[in-house]
Amino acid sequence: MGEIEEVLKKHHIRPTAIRLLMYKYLRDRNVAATLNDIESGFDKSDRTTLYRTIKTFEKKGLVHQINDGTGIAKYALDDKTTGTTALQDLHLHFHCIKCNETVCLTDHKIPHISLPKGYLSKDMNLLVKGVCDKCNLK
Amino acid sequence: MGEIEEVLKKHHIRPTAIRLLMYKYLRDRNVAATLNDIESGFDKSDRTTLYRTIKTFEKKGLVHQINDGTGIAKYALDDKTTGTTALQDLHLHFHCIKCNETVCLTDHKIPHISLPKGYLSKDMNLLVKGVCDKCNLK
DNA sequence: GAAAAACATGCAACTTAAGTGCAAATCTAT
DNA sequence: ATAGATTTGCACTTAAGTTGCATGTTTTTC
Repeated sequence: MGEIEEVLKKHHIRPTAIRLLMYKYLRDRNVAATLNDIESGFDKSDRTTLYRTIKTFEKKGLVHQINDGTGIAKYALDDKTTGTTALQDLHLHFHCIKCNETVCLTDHKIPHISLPKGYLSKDMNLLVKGVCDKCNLK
Repeated sequence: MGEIEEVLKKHHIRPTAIRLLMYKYLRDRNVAATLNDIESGFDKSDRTTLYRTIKTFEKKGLVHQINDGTGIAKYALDDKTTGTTALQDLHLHFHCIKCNETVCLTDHKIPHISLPKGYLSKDMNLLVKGVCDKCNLK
């Protein structure tokens, strides 16, 4: 359990009990989680605390928010290697319209996009909607 | 004004007064509009009516919804040519983090993306965040 | 052209995610 | 151990989105 503690400290987050648990929760999950998902996994803790915890994680660069078109924010850990944060980790997100789950396809980077003159790109989000492998088999 | 009426009829939408006005409003605007934006432009009409009108437009393929990460849905006309709807009009959206405006860059198509085995793509959204040309000059 | 059916509009209310204020609890450093 | 800072939990607020229903308007049918 000291491993997670190290990760949090590296991101300048004080390793409280809830934070350790939430990190573990997110790490053991392979799909992005809504605040409701997280809430369901932590009956004991308050919604606000979980909300502020995930926002702290986000601010410190531990997780990133994903907008998959459902209108509900989802969150996923920034990198599985738990190493230093990549400055431009512009992977794509896949949202399954059947099971409603969203995953980071970290191996699939966003190709270079040319913009009109005068436009400056700071960040990118590529969202692909469709049917995931699991739902495709059914 | 009969021109807009034709467009609506072509999309099987009955051309009521509000619908004509909203179409005109969206056409004369070069950035995507939130429901609040639309509301501000139509003091007379009710929020619900405007909401249902934009949803009707969306359902009939006249407008598309844009999620630019602000958490508030924006809408823009599907095609400027007012012709038949392109089945795969996968252009990209640019959201300016300074002026908060979002535009469709219809000339900039999304490049082909390869997905993992078993994944089926139905739709795509590419959102670029940065500074638009107007804000860049300031 | 009147009556019936279908659709559009406006008002009020509800739902839900997100966010804030504040006091109590916990942790950190001296 | 105590003072200061941070975290947590509860209650409340905000705002977007949505629905139910009654009224108004248009379209269709005879």
